[in-house]
Amino acid sequence: MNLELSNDYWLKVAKNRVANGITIPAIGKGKKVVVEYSSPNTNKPLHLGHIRNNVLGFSYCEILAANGYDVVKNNLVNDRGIHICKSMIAWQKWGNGETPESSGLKGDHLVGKYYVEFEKKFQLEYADWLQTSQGLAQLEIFKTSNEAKKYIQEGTEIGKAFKSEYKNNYFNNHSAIGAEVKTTLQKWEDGDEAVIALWKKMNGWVYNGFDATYKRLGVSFDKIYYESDTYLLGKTMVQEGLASGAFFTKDDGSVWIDLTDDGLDKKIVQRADGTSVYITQDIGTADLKYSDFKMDKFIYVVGNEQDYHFKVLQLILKKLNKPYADGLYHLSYGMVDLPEGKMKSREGTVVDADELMDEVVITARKQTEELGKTEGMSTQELTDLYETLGMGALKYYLLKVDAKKRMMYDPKESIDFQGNTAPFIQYTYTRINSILRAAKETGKDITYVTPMTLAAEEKDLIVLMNSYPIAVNAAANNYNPSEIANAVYELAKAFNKFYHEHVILGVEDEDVRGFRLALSQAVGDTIKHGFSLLGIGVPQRM
RNA sequence: GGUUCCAUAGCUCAACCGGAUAGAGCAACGGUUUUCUAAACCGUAGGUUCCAGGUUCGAGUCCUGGUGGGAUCACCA
Repeated sequence: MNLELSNDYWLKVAKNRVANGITIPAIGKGKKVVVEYSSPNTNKPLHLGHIRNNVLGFSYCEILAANGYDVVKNNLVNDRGIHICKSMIAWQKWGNGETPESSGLKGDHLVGKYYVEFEKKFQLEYADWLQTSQGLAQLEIFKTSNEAKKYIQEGTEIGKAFKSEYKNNYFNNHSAIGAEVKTTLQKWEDGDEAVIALWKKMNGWVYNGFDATYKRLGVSFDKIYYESDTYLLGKTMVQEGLASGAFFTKDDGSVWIDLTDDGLDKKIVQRADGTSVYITQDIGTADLKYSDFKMDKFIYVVGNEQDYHFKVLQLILKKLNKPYADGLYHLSYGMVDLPEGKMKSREGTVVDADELMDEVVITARKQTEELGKTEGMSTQELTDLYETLGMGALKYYLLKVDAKKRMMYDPKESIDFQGNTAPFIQYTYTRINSILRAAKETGKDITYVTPMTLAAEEKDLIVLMNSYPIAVNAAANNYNPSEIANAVYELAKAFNKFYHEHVILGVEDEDVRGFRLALSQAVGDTIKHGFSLLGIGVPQRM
């Protein structure tokens, strides 16, 4: 089959498109979806990896909504646990009462500073201990273990191997500040007033900081769960599982599920002391979500290092015969690497979210000033423009790549506004906008007229716009905003070619002019629509 | 080591779930502005789609094996 569609056909398509606007087939009509994304820890500020998560999660929610789904944007804040207690202890010991106000530091950064401080002090304490007779004795014991033999075979230096291998053990059994942290966590769980007050104060600082970052990223949530409220959930479901035989009890009283028939392992769901583990909370929270929303699907936007975890979670829910188990989907995205390699907090190569946003916006300002096309714009308009361009560049850079894939963040490339970038597409939009503005000012008609002929560049625009709604459907079905980024980019590129080859506003023939103006307007609408699904704005001028 | 994901131009990524001559951007080189914004447009160069087999009329795409890399394999979250 090899048929070429006639110009008449495409002109009909164009006419419908102009008359009806953008119509996305509502493939999600009547279906409710809860999308969990962001899910930060409150002990550290956000970094580049979190930006990918947030931008991806928000964009995907917009895409679902555009497809007719009823969407609940959901954040689960990890606000309790051992890591927050570390920040608290460090702040108490070495903080001298420092606050965001007194230091001028953004709250999340201030708390992060003390988390780092704790780790530093802990490392020192640990290094000292390793030299004590006790530490050396443990090293000797380690040397005879099977673990150690593996390291020796690999050629890893045995002292080093021991240091990383024994770290948790040291923290739990020997460390002085480790003990303080654990005591603090215990007190928190017992509801100790002083500890709770400090926890609330420091989390409050973090939330203020996160709010600012979220606002700048343009993301938002309909429902926020806090782990401090949900961490005890799941215990009743452990009982359910025991009753139904899905779970079993070991001699020490701990509760497990055997997933070996499904190619996985045995997994603990409750400790011998009756406390729950991470996955237990997730089981409980899934159930809470279902009772809150009765959703058809629930999606977790979480990095691919948790692939195994979500496989286990879904399987457990199935074994518990939960009706919603099949609706679970892990939107597993790849890590963001830097040109120097992986981001590692220990080596200080983590790209801070706030700093990064500042940088790209500053770059947008510099570029814009260099080009000098913004005469007559107010200070406020300029500030908004730089923000739209810089944040657009950053978000687009992260969204144009297939969500599933690991990607490379090259700072140099991300602030280069040529080619396949948001500013390129935004520029295309402003070109269209300025033509339409001029048309209005000179009283030229923008109404669609079917022309006698159709140029190749015009047809390309129609073809691309015609496939846009399909791309929006595909982005939802494939959990992949990049399909929209690509569609919009292709369209912008085609428009620039059209713009270069054909005069639009200056055409004598009123019909041709009307057609081209209407076509241009439709392209502009499509760009704007697509970008809004990516959470990116478009400027009027640039 | 077990499980799992990945490998496409010098670099970063596409390729509409198996279709025709594998496409963009960046980087390199050359060109385009008295005409609606040159953050643009056009051209040149750049490929044994990691390797070896297999399935198929047809494979970057599916299967097997290998090589290289990531993730994971906690009574952490």
